[in-house]
Amino acid sequence: MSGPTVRDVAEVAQVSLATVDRVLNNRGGVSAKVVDRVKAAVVQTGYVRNLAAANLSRRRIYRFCFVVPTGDTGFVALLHAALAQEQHRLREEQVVVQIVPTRPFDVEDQIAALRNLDCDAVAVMVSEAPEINEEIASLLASGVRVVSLVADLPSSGRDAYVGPDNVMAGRTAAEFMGRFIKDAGNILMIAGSLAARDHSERLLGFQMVMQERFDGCTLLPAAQGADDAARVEQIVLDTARDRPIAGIYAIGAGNRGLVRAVGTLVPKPVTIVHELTQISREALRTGTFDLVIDQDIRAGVIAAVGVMRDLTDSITPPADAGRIKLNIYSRENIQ
Amino acid sequence: MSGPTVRDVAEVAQVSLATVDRVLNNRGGVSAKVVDRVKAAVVQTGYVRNLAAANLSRRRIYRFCFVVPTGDTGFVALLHAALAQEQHRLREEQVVVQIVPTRPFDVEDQIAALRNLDCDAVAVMVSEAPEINEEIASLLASGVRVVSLVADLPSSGRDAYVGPDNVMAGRTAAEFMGRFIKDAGNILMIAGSLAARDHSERLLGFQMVMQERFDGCTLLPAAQGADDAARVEQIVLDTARDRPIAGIYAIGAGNRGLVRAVGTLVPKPVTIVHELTQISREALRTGTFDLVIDQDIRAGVIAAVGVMRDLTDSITPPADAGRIKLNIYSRENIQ
DNA sequence: AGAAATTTGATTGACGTACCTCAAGAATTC
DNA sequence: GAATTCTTGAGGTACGTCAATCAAATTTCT
Repeated sequence: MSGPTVRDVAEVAQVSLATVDRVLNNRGGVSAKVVDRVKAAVVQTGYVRNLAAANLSRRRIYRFCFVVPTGDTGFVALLHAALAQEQHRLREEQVVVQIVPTRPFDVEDQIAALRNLDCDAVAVMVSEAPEINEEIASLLASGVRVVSLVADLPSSGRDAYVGPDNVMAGRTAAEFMGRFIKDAGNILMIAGSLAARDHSERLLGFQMVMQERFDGCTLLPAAQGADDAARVEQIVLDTARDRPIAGIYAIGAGNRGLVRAVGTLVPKPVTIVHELTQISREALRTGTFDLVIDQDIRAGVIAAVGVMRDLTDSITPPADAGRIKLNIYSRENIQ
Repeated sequence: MSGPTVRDVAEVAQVSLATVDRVLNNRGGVSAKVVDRVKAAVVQTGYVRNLAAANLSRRRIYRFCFVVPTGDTGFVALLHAALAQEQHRLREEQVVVQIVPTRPFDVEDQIAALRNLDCDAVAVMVSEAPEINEEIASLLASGVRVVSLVADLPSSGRDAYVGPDNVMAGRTAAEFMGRFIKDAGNILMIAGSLAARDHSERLLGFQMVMQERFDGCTLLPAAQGADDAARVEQIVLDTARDRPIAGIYAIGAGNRGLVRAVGTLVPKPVTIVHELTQISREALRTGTFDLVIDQDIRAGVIAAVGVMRDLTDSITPPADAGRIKLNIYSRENIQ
């Protein structure tokens, strides 16, 4: 049924339960010879500590924070929804999660948020900046485990990254863009901000594949829409005034404006966007958008919590634990 | 310092621990009035069961079976892998799973498998036939809960279905088929067997969308490849001898033969298949296949086990518990 | 009213681990 | 060889829930 217990280890090692306990939780006061014997017995029996029982016994509660931007991007709303959906299950597993919202692109605010944390681990979706890196370093130094969420912060020393492979996301968008476009044509790429690492990585991947495999298409210089609907709309309309647009790749948010602009264009460009929201779902249904590349936020939350728990328990998370799958939605498979 | 316990609930509800236990684990034998009082107390105290403690103390062991067809290449191998991956977690939750392989499309064998079961609930992936329905009815009568897996058996009286929306799968395949094909042309559809409900549903969805939205394409009569590589290969070659093929939709297994056959065709038809396996993954990479529609088997296993446990505990599973998402893979987003 | 059935209470022993105390044995020091 | 450490054993309680008893109280039926 359930595997070997400390009792089995004690029996094999020919020592008492108390000694096994002293070794396993290295409380000291055990001779080297006996330590070795116990460790050998652990290997021999295949004993793995029952974390649930251990946590039950020591009355442990995991306290995790999510530091994420607020805003009209819809992300925090979806994140909140995902957390709400998982909340009961998480509490059953003794995990208490708190969301700390920050003003988007406001480094000062993000730093303030990071400074006031009181938890075992934190998942952060913040800008890439030296001050942020410093703040994360001091969090790490104080024993708080840090996970970067959706947008990675490789130079911050964070313990792990949880999110999609954004280069792959861009490459995937390019593949479908290339195949959906019957003839060659101009491709408009709209990012939110190239300072956002997830956006720049998607752009990179998109450009790579377009150039490698679909060189009939012309890539216009990447525009920056600041995740703002009005600006995105303006960018599309301005661009379309000068030349025909065969395809649009919207890397960030502001899809409401995109819907408005694309609706006026004839012929309708192939339009590929990110994140399945109310707006993009509806646009898929009406045919305004052709493809939505979505990161499953619920899966992301679950993965982030899992990784944070592993880190808190000083367990190395599985290599692929932080990778979130990309879901591709078209008109026919909206869920 | 962990939250309220059953003790707190009992105190607030003014009942004994035993009664709280009876209500929480709906063992019956409690008057409606007291049930309400206990439930109100749960809400008032904010009590959430401690899963670790629950699993630790639970002597009940859930015994579940998976009755699924064998097959050297695809589904069962992946199912085994998924179960192996989940095994540890499942064991912690007192779930023991056994796989019962059957010969594909062999109703007699499937019936024999169903007859020899000894478990609390079973997930079946079997043909749709009156004899099967009878066998399932007698399982249900003997108290074994039955879940249909991947291929539904609506007329069998099964307790629940766990699997993808296969009509949607077919519709999705059609959408990408229509968009990938530059010019009109002949479309070859190869099912394993039209007696398998998942196959016939996919075919239905595919035909619907092709006729609705891509009427430039000509649908050839659906072929049946019995999920056998050699036969699938032969079907493709025979068909290609008489007329050019613009697209192939492979609904079932036998992709090894499909790879061989498609490799010989010039120009290469747009090829869309199901299930991300070693073979289809490699074919995607080399460009032999254009799209793979995959059902996440691991998610399916988790969902099936969850539903079976709910059913075993006489709990009505959530409405969407059995729906498995469809993942779309192209050359650029193979994981 | 009395018998039968139903509902509730009180209690107990797991489950696997953590953590504590007390005492006895072994090894070291002077 | 006595005093001092160090090492180990034995045993217990606690964590929160499940599951099972048996007895007592209450309701329902006849």
